[in-house]
Amino acid sequence: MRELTNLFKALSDESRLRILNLIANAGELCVCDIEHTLGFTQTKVSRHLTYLKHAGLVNDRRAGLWVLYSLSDTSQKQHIRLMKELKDILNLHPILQEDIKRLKKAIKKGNCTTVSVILPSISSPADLPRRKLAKVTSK
Amino acid sequence: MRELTNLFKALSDESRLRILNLIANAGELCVCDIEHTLGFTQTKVSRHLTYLKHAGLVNDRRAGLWVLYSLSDTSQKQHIRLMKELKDILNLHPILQEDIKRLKKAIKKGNCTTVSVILPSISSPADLPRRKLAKVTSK
DNA sequence: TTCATATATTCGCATAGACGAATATAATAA
DNA sequence: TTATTATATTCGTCTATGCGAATATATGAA
Repeated sequence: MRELTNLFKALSDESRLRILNLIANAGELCVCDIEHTLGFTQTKVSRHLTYLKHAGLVNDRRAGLWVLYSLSDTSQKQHIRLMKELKDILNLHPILQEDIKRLKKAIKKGNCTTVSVILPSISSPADLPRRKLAKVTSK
Repeated sequence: MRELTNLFKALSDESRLRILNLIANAGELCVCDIEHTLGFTQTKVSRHLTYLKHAGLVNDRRAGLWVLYSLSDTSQKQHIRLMKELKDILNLHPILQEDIKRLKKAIKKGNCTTVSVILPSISSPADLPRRKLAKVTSK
């Protein structure tokens, strides 16, 4: 019962829904990309990610300096259909659609750390506006 | 967006889930039947029902002394599939199953005001342990 | 080592919400 | 009318949670 109410609690905050939406669409994202895409403070993003992690909705893994977040399998396993419906609902929201557009633009411009530096195969790591770093091996 | 987060907020409390579950199964219930079935105080039930009403999840209608609550159509209309999945999930929870068992027992014993008095077709209005009242016409 | 960057945590504050007890309101019986 | 029953609201208290600023931690570059 706690597990279920915690799931809903995790989903009952706009900031968390927007973060979840980005992660669901990107597959995997670092904190700073979320931060810049949504215009949130670092503290805020980190705090909500911790919350989502405790609720079992996301996983994290470290890759060099970054911590990458993705949707957790367990969350999908336990309430698969509910989460699927949720995803559909999220896709309908204008705010969340705008968030995705902004994320895609940033990726195109090479402004996304996750895809340009960490997963460079996805996009060309053109001119990085942030720190230039050597390639990071997973784990 | 607010609407969606409010929906999840409404679902993020165990007491409210248990109340919703009863209503979903009974079709229509008065406050006092919920109160006795769950062993909650009157204040608590009333407060949560008000919350659920504001979140658009339930409707109320007065019938004599009683106020009868039912699932709202609008809630089902807007996020139909989500609510359907939710209903399935609720049906799996032991606590919620127990709640329904208790409700059914109370109905059988004629201890439920709502169904015994207002919806006499469902159970026989044998010996009412509470107040004896004349029939109440809807509305 | 020292510095820079990414992320997490702590602190203090403010608001939301859950609760029971008491009280108020509404409807009906007598 | 007065009494009774069902429901709603108010009150004070306690806990949860959201926030930014500041600080701590972790990792890698130089």
